[in-house]
Amino acid sequence: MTLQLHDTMSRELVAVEPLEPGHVRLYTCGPTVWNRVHIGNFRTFIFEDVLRRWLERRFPKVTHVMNLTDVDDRIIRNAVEHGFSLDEETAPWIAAFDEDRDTLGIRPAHHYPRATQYIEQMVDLIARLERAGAAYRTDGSYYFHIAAFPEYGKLSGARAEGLVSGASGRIDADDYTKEDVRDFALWKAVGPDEIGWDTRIGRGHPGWHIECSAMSMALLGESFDIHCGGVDNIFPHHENEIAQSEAATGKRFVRIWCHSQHLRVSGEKMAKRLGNFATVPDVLEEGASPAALRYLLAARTHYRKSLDYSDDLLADSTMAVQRLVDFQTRVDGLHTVEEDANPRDEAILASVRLMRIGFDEAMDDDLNLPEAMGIVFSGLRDVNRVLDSGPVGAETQRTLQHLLADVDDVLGVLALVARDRQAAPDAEEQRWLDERAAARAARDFAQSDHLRVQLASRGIEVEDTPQGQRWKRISPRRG
RNA sequence: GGCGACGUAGCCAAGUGGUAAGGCACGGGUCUGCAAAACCCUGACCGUGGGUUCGAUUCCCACCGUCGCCUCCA
Repeated sequence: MTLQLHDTMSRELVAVEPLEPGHVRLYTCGPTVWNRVHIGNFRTFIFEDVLRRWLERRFPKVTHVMNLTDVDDRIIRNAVEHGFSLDEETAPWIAAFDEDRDTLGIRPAHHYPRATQYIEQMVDLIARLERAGAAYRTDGSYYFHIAAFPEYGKLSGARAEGLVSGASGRIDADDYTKEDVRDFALWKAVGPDEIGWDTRIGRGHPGWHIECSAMSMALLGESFDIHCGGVDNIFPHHENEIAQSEAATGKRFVRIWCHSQHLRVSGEKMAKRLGNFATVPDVLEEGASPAALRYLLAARTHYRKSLDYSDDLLADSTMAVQRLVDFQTRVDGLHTVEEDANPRDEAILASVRLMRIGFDEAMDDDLNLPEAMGIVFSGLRDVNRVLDSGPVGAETQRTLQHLLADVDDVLGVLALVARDRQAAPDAEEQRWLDERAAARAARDFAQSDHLRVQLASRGIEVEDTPQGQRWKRISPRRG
C-alpha cells in the first residue's frame, strides 16, 4: 500500500513517489505575518502537520519548508503607520505564530524562509523571466505576462473569459497599472522615501507570488514533490506560482498540489475580513484544551471538506479526546500478570493488528484521519471489553502502549495532554487528595464525597478504581 | 457570469453498486458505598425528482439548498 494524495491539478488521487527516492520535499504556504493568525489558518497548518507526520512515517526523509510572508502592502502600511521597520512590525506576529504553533503541537518546518531575506533570489528570478519574455516593465514595476504562458489556468481551471476583475471586492484594482487584468505584479516600484529595496531592477518591493517561487526553488530545487495551502490559494496564488516558475525554468514546478478546505463559522468562511475569527489564545481562554482544538482541526472531518466551527463541536472534540486519554490511562495503569498468553491477550493482539491495518490504509488513502480514528475508536471498544473481563500480560500492555504512541505520532493530541498534565496539583489540592484517600480507607464516604466536589471545583476529577483513587485534570468547559 | 466543493441519524461525521464506521448528546441496564470510567441495549428509508442497473445512498442528468475562489485571504 502506498500513500496517495488528491492532486488539485489532475483532480485525481496520485501516489507519492518522490523525485529523489526516499526523500520527500514539501513546501507549505505559511502565514502573512501582519496580524495574529486565527484558527481557520491553523486548520491548514494542522492538516499540513498531519501530512508531514504521515510522510515521515512512510519515507526515510522529509524536508519541509514553510514560508513567512513578511512584506506585503498591509504590512508596509502598518509599519509606516507605527513608525516601525518591517522587522519591528512583523516580529511580534512571528513570535505569536511560533507560540500558537507550539501550543498546537505542530512540528516545526525545517526551514522558515522569510520573503525579506530572499530579495536577491526574487530579483534574479524576475530578471530571468524578463529575459524569457515572460515579464515586462511598466513605470518601474514588473508584471508577469500571462500571454507568454499558454498553460496559465491549468491548476484552477480559470480561463480569461470567466474572470471578473475585482469580483472579490477585496482589492483596489487601480493601485497599479497592468497591460492585462490577468497579469500580476512581480515587483512593485516605490519612491525613495517609501519602504523598499534598491536592486538592479530598481527600487521597490516584491509582489506576493514571487517569493514562494524563489524560496521554494532556493531550498527545494526547481522541481519538488508536494506543495500545500488552503483552497483560497489555488487561484490566483498557486496558479501564478506555476506560471512564474515554469516560465522561468521550463520544468514542471510541483508534482502534487494539496489544498485544505476552510474552517467556517455559521456557514461562512472564518476570515479576518468578516470579523468572525478566533485565535488560539481566544479558544484556550474559554477553557478548551490545546488537545481538543487540535483534534477538532485535524480529525473532526476530512481535510478536503469544510468544517463549521462551534462551541458544540469543541465540546464534542473535548470528549472524544477524553475517551482516548481515559483509555491510555487505563492501559498505563493495567495490573498485568506474568504468565503465558491467555485468550484475552490473543484477542487484544488480534484487535490491535486490525486497528493498525485499518489505520494505515485510511491514512494512505488521502490522509483520511476521520476514518482512521473511527477504526481506532471501534477497536478501543473491543479492547476495553476484553480488559473488563480479566487481567492480561505485560507484553499485551506494551503492545497497546505502542499502538497509542503510533496513533498519536500522527494525531498528536495525547502528547499535548501529557504536556498539560505536568501541571501537578498544588499543595492544597494534594492535601485534599491525600485526605480523600484516607477517608475512603476509613469508609467515611460523606467526607470523601465532599472532597471530590471540592477537587472538582479546581478542575480535578477523581475516580475510584480497584487499584485506588485516580485523578485527572478536566477542562473547566466540561461542566 | 466562469470555475469548484458540499447536502448521510438530535449534533459532528466515515463510507460502499447489494440495504450504512466512529465521536458527542439522550434513554434503559451491568459494575460501583455513591459516582466516574468501562461494557451491553436502544436510533437513519443517506437533499428532491428522474435515468442506467437484477439492484443505487454510492454512477448519470436535472432541480433545490449551502459555501468557496474569480489578483496579494489558509
